[in-house]
Amino acid sequence: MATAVRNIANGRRRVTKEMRRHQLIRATIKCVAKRGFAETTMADVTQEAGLSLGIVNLHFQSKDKLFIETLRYLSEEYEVACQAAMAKAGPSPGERLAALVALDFSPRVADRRKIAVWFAFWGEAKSRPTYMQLCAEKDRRYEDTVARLCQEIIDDGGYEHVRAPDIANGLSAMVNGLWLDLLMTPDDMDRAKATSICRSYLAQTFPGHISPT
Amino acid sequence: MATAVRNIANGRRRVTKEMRRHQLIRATIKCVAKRGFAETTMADVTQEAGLSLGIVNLHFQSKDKLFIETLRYLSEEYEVACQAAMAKAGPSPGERLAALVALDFSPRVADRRKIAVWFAFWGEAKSRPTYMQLCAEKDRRYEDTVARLCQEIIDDGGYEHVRAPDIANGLSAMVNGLWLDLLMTPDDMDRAKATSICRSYLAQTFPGHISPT
Amino acid sequence: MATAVRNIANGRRRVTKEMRRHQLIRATIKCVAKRGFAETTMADVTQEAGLSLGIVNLHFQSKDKLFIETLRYLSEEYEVACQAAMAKAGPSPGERLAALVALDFSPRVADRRKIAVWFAFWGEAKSRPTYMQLCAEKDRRYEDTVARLCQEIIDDGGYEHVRAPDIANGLSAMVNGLWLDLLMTPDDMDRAKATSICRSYLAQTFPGHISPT
Amino acid sequence: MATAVRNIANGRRRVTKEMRRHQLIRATIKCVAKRGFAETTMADVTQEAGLSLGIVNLHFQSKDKLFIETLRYLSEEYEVACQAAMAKAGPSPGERLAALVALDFSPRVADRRKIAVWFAFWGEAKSRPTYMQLCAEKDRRYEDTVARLCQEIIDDGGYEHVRAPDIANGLSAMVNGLWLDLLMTPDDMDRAKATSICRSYLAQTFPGHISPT
DNA sequence: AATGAATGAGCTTTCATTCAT
DNA sequence: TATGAATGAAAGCTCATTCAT
Repeated sequence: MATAVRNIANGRRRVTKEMRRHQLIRATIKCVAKRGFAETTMADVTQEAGLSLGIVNLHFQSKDKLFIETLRYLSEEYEVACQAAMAKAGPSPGERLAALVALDFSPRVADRRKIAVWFAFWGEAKSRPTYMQLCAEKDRRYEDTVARLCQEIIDDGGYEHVRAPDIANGLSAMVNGLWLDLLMTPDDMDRAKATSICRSYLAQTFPGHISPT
Repeated sequence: MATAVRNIANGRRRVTKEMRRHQLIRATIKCVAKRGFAETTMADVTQEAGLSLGIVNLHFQSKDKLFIETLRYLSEEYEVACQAAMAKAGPSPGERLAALVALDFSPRVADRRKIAVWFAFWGEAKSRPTYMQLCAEKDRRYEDTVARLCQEIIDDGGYEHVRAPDIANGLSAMVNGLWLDLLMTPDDMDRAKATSICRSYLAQTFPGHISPT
Repeated sequence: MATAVRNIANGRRRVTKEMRRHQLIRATIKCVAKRGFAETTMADVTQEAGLSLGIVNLHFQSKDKLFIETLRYLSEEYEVACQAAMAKAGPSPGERLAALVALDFSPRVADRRKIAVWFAFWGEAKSRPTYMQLCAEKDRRYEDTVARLCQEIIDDGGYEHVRAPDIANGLSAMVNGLWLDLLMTPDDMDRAKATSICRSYLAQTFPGHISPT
Repeated sequence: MATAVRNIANGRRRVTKEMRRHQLIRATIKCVAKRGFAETTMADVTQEAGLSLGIVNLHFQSKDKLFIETLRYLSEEYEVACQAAMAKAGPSPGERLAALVALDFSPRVADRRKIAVWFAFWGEAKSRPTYMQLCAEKDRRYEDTVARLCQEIIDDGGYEHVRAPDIANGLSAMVNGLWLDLLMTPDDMDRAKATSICRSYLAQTFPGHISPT
């Protein structure tokens, strides 16, 4: 086992600093999803993680920093998943766009708990520059990727009147808005329907390159 | 007179209960927009309203109820604005859809402060059933209206493959998502661009009924 | 009707100042009995009286003074009842002692609500000199009366070893202690039993003058 | 060392949980005796204990629970003292009754501060079921003990007309009532006089078994 | 005389943070 | 590295009191 090996190698430390940080970040995500931002306390987080109260300040210095690191973690996790989805998809921009949409509504990404956390951060972002910056970066990265793929399609010819950045903005907005529907009206919206709505948007924009299903 | 000035300032028996409630709700919106949900205190709200600390509990019983009434107020205000926009617009469904989109990105509705408050509520909704219910109702009302208009267009003929509820969901999602862009990346998104993106979505869905501009 | 007559006589005032004060004092007794001292608010009292919030300060200046007047009222009511009971009883000291005991456990005096109020005042008396003084006066008056009656019996002869003040103290203490039992363990103590215990105490002290029943 | 002194002063990790609880309960008794129930704040208690404001909720969850535990503490302390007094006294029921009376007016038990606290609890008991239950239990325990001893005497013969439970009720009531006199009229009542009054009550009830002094 | 909306000091309680162990 | 008792600022809420009506 990795743990056993580490124990032998190290003789003392059970887990690395990095593992503790992840453990606490995962607990934070769970708590924020369950209780919301305002109601999540350090005691909640550490109890969820099965650790002692003082450990957060040891690893993150403050609650604020823990939350920032949690947001950064979510953002990077999403970025990594995007890259992986693109890599796994076929090489054509149409396939790649479809892969991104599929990812956005895959069970791991469009999980109601995780969506709740994203909205929790968005809800606080206006008054917290660091949240805002991280959220903006994530959005821009996504939109850049989508815009690049759209541009590839447009460069293929046949869509002179379509501007790639607008479609990227439109798709990104639609995804986020559908996440809201998944969060607020789970009886009326599901991941398949959401996927279909986005696919249709792309299909009618680039009829020759993306099919509605 | 000093006394008269004081009377106006402290407002003893000068306004109706309903006016005080509105005054406090408006102050709440301002504070949540400025400071976020978690950081908005009763002292902030009452100070913003120029009133005393105890007045919230006099009129709303608790902070929680003040927030719920604030959400209800926002929701009703939006509903009223929708009705007004529809009434003012021409009778055709295309014109009405365009009017709704125009409203959604009008300065009064797509005001960054107000958007921030909506996201603040969405961020807390997962863990507060009352918020969730009110938000869901608002969304459903909007989607029902849009779906009805879309259905009218579809019934006109020529769009057999389009399902009205999906377009309604898509448009609603896009609007909310674009609000997020207005909130998070105001340098990259503005009300005109957002309007245009939504109009394009509708225009390519119903090319014969709605123009992109 | 008395009210109508007063209206005619007075032309305007429905009730006299004194009637309002009694009304508020009675409401205070009810509230303290129901909720306890610490939990009784001005709003409770005025609501119980069916009057407006501001009226207490109009008639009593402060909550503190309302409570003091309530205690004074209870004390005087008890004193009047004692005088009446003595007057109604036969002229012999034995009969009069018996009448006092009967009064102490009569339904109007040994009412659990009223007893609760007495204990509420005793509970606060240590830290409120005015309460303490009023309570002490009431006790002393009672003990003086009892001691005088006991002395009459002793002077009759046959009880040389008995000291009247001690019996008065003992009886007074017993009555108050039995009130506590009526308050705390109503299942184990009732007014008849309490009367009997006191009567037995007097009967064994003055066997020739008071019978146990 | 300054550090060492500070440690002692703020007591970080210096004592067990149980010791802290006792410390806070003792401070509560002092404060209630000094200020009364209604005027005793958490700030008073923690300041009296020389600790920080937040500590009560750490150890007792709420003010209410602190008060309940304080009552329980007083009740148990009294119970233990009773057992000890009985054990120390001679084996005869007369001696034991005398020992109980002596205990009830011993300096530690009939301390005016402690009596004030008992009356504070009795004063609030009507409206707080938990107080009432604890007070009732304490009373019943005492009366059961006294009744058992009285019954032993009666079983010895010569007191056919005396009912043990009534004497127990009478004695218990007299003790509580005399505590009230010690509280309210300390100039007229002292521990010796109170003891003598109770002893006389028992002596005239069981003349062959208990002497008046 | 009577009302009750408004005030704001003061309360209990929460909780991020600290630090002796 | 990890713990959790202790701290105390700050929060929401209560309520006696005031005063324009």
